[in-house]
Amino acid sequence: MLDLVRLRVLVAVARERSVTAAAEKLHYSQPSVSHHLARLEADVGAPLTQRAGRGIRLTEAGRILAARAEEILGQVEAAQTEVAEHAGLRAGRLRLAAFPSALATLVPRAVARFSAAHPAIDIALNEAEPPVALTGLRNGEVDVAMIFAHGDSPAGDDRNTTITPVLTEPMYVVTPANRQWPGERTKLATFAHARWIAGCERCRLHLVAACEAAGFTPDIAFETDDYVAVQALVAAGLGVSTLPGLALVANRHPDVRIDRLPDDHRRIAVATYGRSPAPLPVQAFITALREAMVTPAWP
Amino acid sequence: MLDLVRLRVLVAVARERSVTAAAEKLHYSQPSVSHHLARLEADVGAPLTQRAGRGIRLTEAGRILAARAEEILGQVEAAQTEVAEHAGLRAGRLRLAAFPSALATLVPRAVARFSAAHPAIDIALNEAEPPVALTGLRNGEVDVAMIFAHGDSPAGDDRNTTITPVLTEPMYVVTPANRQWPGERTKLATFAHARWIAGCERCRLHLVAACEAAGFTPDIAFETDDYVAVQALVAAGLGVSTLPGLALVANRHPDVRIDRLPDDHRRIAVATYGRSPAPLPVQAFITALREAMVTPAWP
DNA sequence: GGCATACATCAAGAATGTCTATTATTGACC
DNA sequence: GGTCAATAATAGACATTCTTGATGTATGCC
Repeated sequence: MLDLVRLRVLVAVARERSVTAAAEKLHYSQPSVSHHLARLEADVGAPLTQRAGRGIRLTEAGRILAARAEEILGQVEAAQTEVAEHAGLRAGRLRLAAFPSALATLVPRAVARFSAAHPAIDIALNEAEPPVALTGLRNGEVDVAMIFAHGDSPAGDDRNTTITPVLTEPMYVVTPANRQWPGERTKLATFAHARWIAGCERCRLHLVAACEAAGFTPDIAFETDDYVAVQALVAAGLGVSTLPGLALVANRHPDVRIDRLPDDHRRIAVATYGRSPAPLPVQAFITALREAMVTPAWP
Repeated sequence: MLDLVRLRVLVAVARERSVTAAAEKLHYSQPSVSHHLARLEADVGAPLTQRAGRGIRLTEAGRILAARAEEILGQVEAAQTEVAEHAGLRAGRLRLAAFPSALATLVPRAVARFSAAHPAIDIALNEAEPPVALTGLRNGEVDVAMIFAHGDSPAGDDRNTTITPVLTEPMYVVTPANRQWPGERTKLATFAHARWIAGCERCRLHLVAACEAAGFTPDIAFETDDYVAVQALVAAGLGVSTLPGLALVANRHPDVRIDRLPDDHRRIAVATYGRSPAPLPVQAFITALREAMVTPAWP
């Protein structure tokens, strides 16, 4: 295997037409350059230099190799620059998977902020519920996953991922605007006899658990992971539901009433692959996300 | 400066998606591969790999660099092949400078022989008298110089050149076919009172010296380094001359008579740059030359 | 929870690289 | 023709780096 140092030495000798001058240029000693040339000749199996009086000059083979070496060294340089630019946030891409309500609220703000700061980095966005997002993260299809967990359950499964909490948002009970309920609207038990509209599977599981804790089993009439549809169903008087703050920030149906549930919350986090440190673009994006989250302006 | 070995390791790891598998493929130990990866990351200043469960995978920067590395390694391979082919007589060029009578006789035969054996090597031919040919050799404009020397004088000046004798050819006195001379035709003294036609400068110097040795100073009426012209002048009765065997092999005017001068001869040699060993194409060409010289068929 | 797998880390010996000092050649100048 | 200056090659010492076996750590599977 050839050695880039030796190729660089050869190029320098070819340019300077002198071992001593090449050595000075490369900040080597003259014998080092001689030695490298000798090794290079042994490596390629052909004489590359000839003594010329008290100087030196290249053989035809030497000239050929020097020309190629120049190209190769240029390519190495370019590759190094490319990687450095990538690592230095001046190039690259970032693939984000986020759950719907975040994708509609936090993510656009974060992406706008991030793109302004690092315009050379391409961003790909994917809508995915947390389990799917985490799988994508593990498969290398995604660089950053925005995930959530209800209540105090763990956000991620922690296998090869680093979970960074970024926000805890309130939960609301969503009811038809004109409907009256006996009892406190901040307690789930008030809605024990209503029909329920559930969200995604994990949301439904959490809803059921929360209702059980409040002393009843919810009568789930509809399921949909579309928070816009949930509100439309509620507005149509087909049932009641719970929604997290972000879903309501993203979309607020005029004919529903919301009341905060002080005993419940949803925790939002970003997951990245592997133990820290994450790649620079990922770190920068997380920073942008946190900055975008400082003003969610809960309804 | 990046290291080709490390780039090769990176490529292997990228392909195998495993340090251990890459190590086996490269006939390294697993720790060596780990070490190389670590050094490479330090060199480029960016993380290139991530642990993935009990395996490993590349970061975006790693994938970028691996892709570039593959190209670079291919180019290195190509450069090596190119040089090897050149050294191995399957490519390259050979620039020959030869004096006129050789260029008209020996060189075509040698070139034909050489080209048949090594068709991929380009040959450039230049007509040059020995001093010019040697200068070209020293300046790197010529790879092989065919030179000659009269009598026993040295063929080359031996500065940075290797002189390989290849042939000693007879000298002839050239006279008008119908002219009678008192005395032996194999002695220069017989032509002491004739007018003389001299060749190139060195030939003229040698002619004068030879004549002086024979007891007279030649009356030089014409000078030309064209041996065809020399014979034409002699045939026209304008004088007499001496010519070496090769000139007469190349061209024989019907109206001149030639007689061998047993006391004189011309030595032909090839000069190559530097001390041995010469590049392979040069060595092969010299071999072809010697083979072409075995049958000059002196007149 | 134990086992097998895979990568990282450590330490020691081997290989390689670099330097200083020296030698060998060559060209130039007197 | 002899001496001097310049240039590259060689030799030996020292430092660095590479390679490897042994060990440690984390992960996935049963």
